[in-house]
Formats: sequence, C-alpha cells, structure tokens
Amino acid sequence: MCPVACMPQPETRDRILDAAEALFVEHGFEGTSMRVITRSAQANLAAVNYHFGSKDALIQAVFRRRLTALNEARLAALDQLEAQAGDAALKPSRIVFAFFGTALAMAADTEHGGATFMRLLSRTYNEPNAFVRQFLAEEYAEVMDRFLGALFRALPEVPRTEIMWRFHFMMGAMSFAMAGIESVHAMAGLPYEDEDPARLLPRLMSFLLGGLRAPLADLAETPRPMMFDVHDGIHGAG
Amino acid sequence: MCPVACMPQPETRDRILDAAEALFVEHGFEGTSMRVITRSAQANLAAVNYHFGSKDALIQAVFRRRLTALNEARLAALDQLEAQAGDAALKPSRIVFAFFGTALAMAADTEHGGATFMRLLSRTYNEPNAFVRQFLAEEYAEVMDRFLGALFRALPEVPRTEIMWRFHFMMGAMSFAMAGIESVHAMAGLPYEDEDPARLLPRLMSFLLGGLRAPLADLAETPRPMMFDVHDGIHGAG
DNA sequence: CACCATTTCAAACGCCTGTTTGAATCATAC
DNA sequence: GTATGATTCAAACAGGCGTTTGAAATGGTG
Repeated sequence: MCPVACMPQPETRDRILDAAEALFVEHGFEGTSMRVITRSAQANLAAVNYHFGSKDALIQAVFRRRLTALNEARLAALDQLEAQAGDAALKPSRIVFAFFGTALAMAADTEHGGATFMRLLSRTYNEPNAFVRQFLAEEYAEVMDRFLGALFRALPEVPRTEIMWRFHFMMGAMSFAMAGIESVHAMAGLPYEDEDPARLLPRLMSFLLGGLRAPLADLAETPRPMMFDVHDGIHGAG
Repeated sequence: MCPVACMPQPETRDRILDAAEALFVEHGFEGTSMRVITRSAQANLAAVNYHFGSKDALIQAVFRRRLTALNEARLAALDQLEAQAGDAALKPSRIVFAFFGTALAMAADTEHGGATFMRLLSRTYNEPNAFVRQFLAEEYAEVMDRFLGALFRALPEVPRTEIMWRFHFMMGAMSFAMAGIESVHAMAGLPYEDEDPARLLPRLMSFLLGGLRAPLADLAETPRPMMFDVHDGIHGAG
C-alpha cells in the first residue's frame, strides 16, 4: 500500500507529461501518437493508459499541470490590484498587465518548461478539437469572468461588446507573440535572427495598450471606397 | 445518362474542395479523414486521389484556390497605393488597411465561401504540420516581402525588428478576429450574441492602428516589480 | 454504331492508431 | 520469506487511416 506520504510520484508520469508537452507543440495533438510519446519518455506504451487512463486524459493533465498555476497567478495579481485600489477605479492598463504580463512571465521561464507550455497554450486557444476546446473554456471560465468584469468596471463608458472584442484581439496578439517571430522571418524569406525574449514583454504591452486605448471605431467614417475596390478585386480574381 | 432535369451539380473536384474546406475548419487537417471528406462531398473515396493525387495535395489545392486571389488583391491594393502616392511616402495606416482590409473583405463574403476559408487560413497560420507551414510560407513570401518593405520605407525611423513584431501582433489580432468572438463568450460563460460582421472591420482596424502607433517600448521603464511578483507566484504555485 | 479517354466505384492493401490484457517485475509491510 | 499492491512490459486487439487497383460506367467524337 502507498500512504499519502509517498507523494514523490514515480517519475514515469512526469517524463510522459514533459514528452507529451514538447511533442504536442511540435506536431499537434492528433499528429502525436502514444507510441511516439512513450518512446520519447522512455516508457512503455501502456504507461499512458495506466497513469492517465486515455490520451484525452493525458492532454488534460498536460494543461492542468501548468494552467492552474498560471490562472491562479492571474487571479492573485488582480486581487492585489483591487486591494491596492480600494474603492478607486482600476487603471485598464494595470488589468491588462495583470493578465498578459503574467502569461509572458511564464513564457519567459525557459528552465521550468513554462516557455514550451505557453507556446502550446497559445496554439491551442483556437484548437479545432471539440474536446480540447471545451476543456480550455472551462479552465478559463473564472479568469475570463473576473478580468472582463474588471475591465467593464474600469471602462464603464465603453460598450461591453467593444471591450470583449478588444480583449479578444489582445489574446490574438499575445498568441502570436508566444509563437515567436520565426514565422514572420520565414514568410518574408528572411534569415532568422535570434531575439532577446526579455524584450517581448515591453514590445507586446506597448502594442496591446495602444490597441486598447485606440479611439472607438466610427462606422460612418470607415473608408468605404477602397474597401469595395478590394472586395471587387477578390471577386474578380476568384 | 443524365438529362437536363438533374441538377447541374458542381463538378466532383469542386464539391470535394468545398467539403474539405468546411471540414478542415471544424476538425483540422489530421482530424479530417478522406472518408469523411468524400462522404460529405457525395463522392467516392478514391476521388480525392484521382483528382488531386494525395491528401496533402488536396490541402494545397484548398488553400491555393482562394489564397492566390487574396494575395493578388493585396498586391493590387499596394500597387494602387504606391501609384497614387508617387514619390511621396505611404501612410502606414494605408498599408495596414491594404493588407488587413483585403482579408476582412474576403472574410465578409459569406456567399462565396470566403468566410469559411478565412477562418481556416487564420487558424492555419501557426499550424504544427511542417508540410502545411512550409507551403503557407512560400505562398506568403512575396506579399510579406512587399508589405514589410513598404512599412520599412514608410517608417524609416522605426527599427525593422520592431515593425516585424508589430506586424506579427497585428496578424495575431486578425487571426482571432476571424475566428470570431464565440470563444470569448464561451470562455467567459456568457451566452453567444450574434454580431454584425460588418462592424468587425472598423473594430479591428481601430485596434490595429492603435497598436501600430503606440509609442515604442522603453525597456528601462518596464514595471519590473510587479513582473517579478507574478513570476515568483508562478514558481511558487508550480 | 464503335472507339477512346475520362471519371466513378467497390474492394482490398499495408500501416498506424488508441486501448486492453495478463503475466512479469518491483518495492514495501508483515 | 511471503504476501500485497503498484508498476512495467510484450503482445495482441479491433478499427481507422491514406492509398492502390482493376473493372465498370460515362460522355463525347468520328
């Protein structure tokens, strides 16, 4: 029998989690077979089903291992903000920083695997797999609720729909930031120049806050003519 | 023999392309089998290999069918800008609009399948599958080169690396814009409210230009203390 | 009509998938 | 030493995968 004291888990479990995390980033969930995972983790094929029950449960475990900590850190940062502010209104930039700065702090942690995980997480936000999507939605529910609510209160004059969209846009920018600049270099046919990851946070924050503070779009002022030219161009070519 | 009465059903090739496009959006490339594609297209299983050669070739065909037109429209819009400007410098906002406005114009075209395709394209930008990634990079090479070059010339005082990063961030925001607001509603546990897609373009453009015009980040002014608090929080919890 | 290229079709191919099984191994407790 | 539960292991399972095959059906042309 194994008493609660023997928490030092057999390391097989963790080796599998590490291997799966790295392989999922590289080849996606469906593109990564259990045989590749277990071989990479130097474990037996049946070990995944023994320790986790199924491949889907393994995917959940990979996320839960780090996502719980990340979201708790986010909530803690928001708690601290609200405690400091007292009854005063929170600055939107502080709220944004509490959410995205926390994520980038984990992404900058290359030693404990946080960087790998954040690349996986950002790539998974729009995962086609329905099971993964619902799982992520549940994991994010509380954090989203708290941060959107804080932004609603901080920007009472801005329509809530507008705030949700801008938060969505910010998530997209962060997602691509996590993925790295390599794709831009590749698509532009440029050689890849290594970047200092420490510069990513200020770069992204500056961009995010610029977008958040941008004047609200006035539908009447949209430059329609060019829009329609382009539209016709697409139809003509297609 | 098929009399005139029987509907002029689109050719098998096109039915397969349409079915594959829609299914790829929903379940990804690896999650969509040839059997599901051909059944959905009401075609024989062997039809894909007959018409396209392989599943990979089908994926390429799905993209090429619309991506070529999209990128040609983008280049045409940039050509027009440069012709109008003559020797004068281009306004960065115009360049951004030529790139992203064109994409959103296609995304707004729900009747010809442009909307479906743009959702697929935006999700595929960070595809793990190496084959798809390289194919996309090649398809994008010329457009990326032209637009980045235009931005470099329009913003000579801004470091090129900074411009590339911001362009990357903008791509991320657009990618999530294409995916729709549903995920935010789902993650926040809110009911999904249908949105007017016509409002998406001004919303996104306002955000993108706000981000593009944001002051350049000053590394020295990064709010370090909070950053480290959060960082420690993550380590402590993990 | 026959001819011929194009397209469809059912069936099979070999390989890979996630999962299960039952025995072997290990570590600990009595 | 032996009993006990946890873990590993090789082997097999049923089923799905992309692809190939060769014959049947189709449609236009001389």
